[in-house]
Amino acid sequence: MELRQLSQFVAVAEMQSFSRAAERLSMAQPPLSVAIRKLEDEIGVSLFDRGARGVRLTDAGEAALEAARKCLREADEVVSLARMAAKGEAGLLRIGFVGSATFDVLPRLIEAFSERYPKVRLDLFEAANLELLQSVTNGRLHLAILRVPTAAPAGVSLQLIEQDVFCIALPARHPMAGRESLALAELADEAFIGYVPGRASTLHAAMTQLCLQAGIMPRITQEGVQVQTVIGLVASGLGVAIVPAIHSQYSSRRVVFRPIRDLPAGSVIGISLAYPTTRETAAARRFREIVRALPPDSGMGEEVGLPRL
Amino acid sequence: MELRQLSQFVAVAEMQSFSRAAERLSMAQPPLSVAIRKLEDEIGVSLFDRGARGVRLTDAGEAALEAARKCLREADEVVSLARMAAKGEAGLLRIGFVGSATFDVLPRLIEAFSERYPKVRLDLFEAANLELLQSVTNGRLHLAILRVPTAAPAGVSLQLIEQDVFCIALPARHPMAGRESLALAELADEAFIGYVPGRASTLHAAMTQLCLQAGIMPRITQEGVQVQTVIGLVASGLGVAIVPAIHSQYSSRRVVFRPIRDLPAGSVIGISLAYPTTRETAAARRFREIVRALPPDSGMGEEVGLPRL
DNA sequence: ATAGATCCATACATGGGATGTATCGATGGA
DNA sequence: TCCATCGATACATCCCATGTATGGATCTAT
Repeated sequence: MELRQLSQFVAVAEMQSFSRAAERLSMAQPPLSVAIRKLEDEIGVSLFDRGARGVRLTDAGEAALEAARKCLREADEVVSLARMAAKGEAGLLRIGFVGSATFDVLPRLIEAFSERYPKVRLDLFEAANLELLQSVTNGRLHLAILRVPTAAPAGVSLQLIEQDVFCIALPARHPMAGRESLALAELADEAFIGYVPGRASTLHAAMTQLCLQAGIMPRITQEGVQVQTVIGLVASGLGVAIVPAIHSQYSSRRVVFRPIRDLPAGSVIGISLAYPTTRETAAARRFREIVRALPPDSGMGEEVGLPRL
Repeated sequence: MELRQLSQFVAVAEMQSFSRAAERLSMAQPPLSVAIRKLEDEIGVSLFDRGARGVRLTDAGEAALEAARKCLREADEVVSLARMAAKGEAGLLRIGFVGSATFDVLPRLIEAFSERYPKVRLDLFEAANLELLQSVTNGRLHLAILRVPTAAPAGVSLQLIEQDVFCIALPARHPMAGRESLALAELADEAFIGYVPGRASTLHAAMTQLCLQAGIMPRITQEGVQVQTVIGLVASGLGVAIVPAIHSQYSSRRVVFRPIRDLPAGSVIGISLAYPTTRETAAARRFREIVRALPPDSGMGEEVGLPRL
C-alpha cells in the first residue's frame, strides 16, 4: 500500500465518483479504477459499492476513511517537521542552566522562545557551570545558560544574556541599613554570607576578587549555593552578603540592598549563553536570536551605573 | 513521497546503517541509498549525516522520525480498520430505541457490546416505534430497539430481546394493595393511568386488548408516555395502572406491583430488535449475536409464569 | 420502449522508476 | 601501509503506474 493509493481512495470517497476523482487527481479514470481495485485486493475487503450513478463507501471504506486522511496528514507533517527542523523551527533543544537562571532569566527566555517556535521541544537540565561547559563541548547540550565570568573551553562561545553588578545585602535592622551606599571597607568587621566554592564557583571567585581589591578579608560564617538562599540567610540576620543587584527586586522587607561605592570597573558579573562555536544546531541559533532581541531585565544594575562588558 | 520511502527512512534511522537497513528491508544497499537520496531531495533537507562508520540522523531527520513512524502506524490502522469493519468489529452502528429501553435494556446491551467490540462507535437516537421502523426500512438506522408486538414492514425482521407480561401497579395505600394477585375485573371501577395512544401506541394497544378480554372498559384519568411516568402517577395516588412487570424491580415504597390473575395467553409484551432482513451490516449482525447470547433480565416476568413468544 | 448518456471495468501499450549487479571512493583500524 | 567497511555511482532490467481505446451496465428522456 502506498500513499498515492490512499490519496486516490480519499479522492474517490470525497467525490463519490471515479471519473470526477480522476479529474481532481489529474489522471485518467481507468488507472484510478485499477489502483483502487489493487488496494481493495491488498486489504482483502471492498471499499466501495459501485453503482451506475457513482460509487458509495462500504462500511469498511467508511471506517478506513478517517484513518487514511490522518495518515496523509501525518505524511505532510513529516515533510513539514523536517523542513522546519532544518530552519531551527522544530525539533529538540537540550538546554542546561545554572540555578541562578531559574530565578528570572530562564522563564523569560523559555516563554519568549516557545511562543515564537512552539514546535521546538525544550529539554532542560540543571547543573553547575563546569559541568555545563563540558556538556556543551561534547554535544550532550545544545546550549547552556551559565554564570560569567567563566573560562570557556575551546570550541565554546559565550553570548551575554544579562549583565549585572554586585551590591550589598543587609538585614533591615542592620545599623548601616539606612545608608544610601556603602564601601566594602566599611564592612570589614561584619559576618559575611558567602558562596560554596565548588558549587557556586563563579560567584565565589568574583566575590573573593572584589573583596581583595577592596582590601578586606571577609569573615564568612555561612555559605549558600543559590543566591536566594544567601539572601534568606541575610534576612535571618546572620550576616551581610554580596549579591547580584538583579536580585534586589524580588526580596522581602527583612532585607535591604545598597550599591557598592567605588566598585572596581572589572567586577562585572552576568548570565551568558554558552554554545558550540561550530556544530551549532539551527534551533540553537534561533534561540540565540531570541535572546539577542529580548530587552534586558531592568534591575538595580542600571541604577548603579552598569558598565558595558 | 511514498510509504515505502518512509519505511526505508525509519529502517535506516533505526539501523544507523544503509547496509543493515537494506538487509532488514530485503533489498540491496544501492537502491536504498538512491531512495533515501530522492526522499531528501523531495523534502529539500538532508535527513542523515553520512559517515564512514555508518549514518546518523540530522536534526531534521530526528524531528521527522516520530512523524514517519506515526504515519506508518496510521497506514496499518487503515488496513486494520477496514478489515475489522468488514467483520463488523469496527465502524459505526446507528441504533434507534424507544424510551422504555433506556430504563434497562439499552444500558445492558451497550455495555456488553462495547466491551466486546470497542472499535465500533455507537450512535443512538430516541424515537417512537413507528418512526424507528421507517428508519430501519430506509437505512437511516442499522438497528432499532422497540416495543413488541408491533407490525414490522416488509424487509424488516424482529429479534426478541426480552419478553414480559403486564402486571398491576397500585398505590401502596390502596385497599387492594395487600392482595397477592388481582383479576382485572376487580378493578373495573378504578381510575386508570393509561398510555398516550400516539406516542406509546404498542402499550396502549396491548393494554386496551387486555382490558377488552377481561371484559372491562377502564376509566382512564391520566395518560403517560414513559412507563416510569405512569408509575410515578400511580405513586402519587392518582389511580392504578397496567405496566410491564420488569418495571417492578425499580420502584418506590409508594407503589406495589401485583400479578394479574387469569392473564390471557396472547397478552405478552416485550422489547425486540428490528433489523433489515437483507442489507444488514456486519456490525449489526455482531450486535444481534451479543443480544442473543445475553442472559435475559430477571424481572417479575418469570415469577408470574412467563409464556414463550 | 428505445436511444443516448453516464459511469465503471477491461485490454493493451508505454514509459518511468524501483531494484539488482558491478564497481568506485572514502574512512578508520590493524 | 594495507585491508575492511560503508556509502555512492553507473548501468541494465523489470515491474507497475498510467494513458488510450473500448466494452458493458444502468439510468433517463423522449
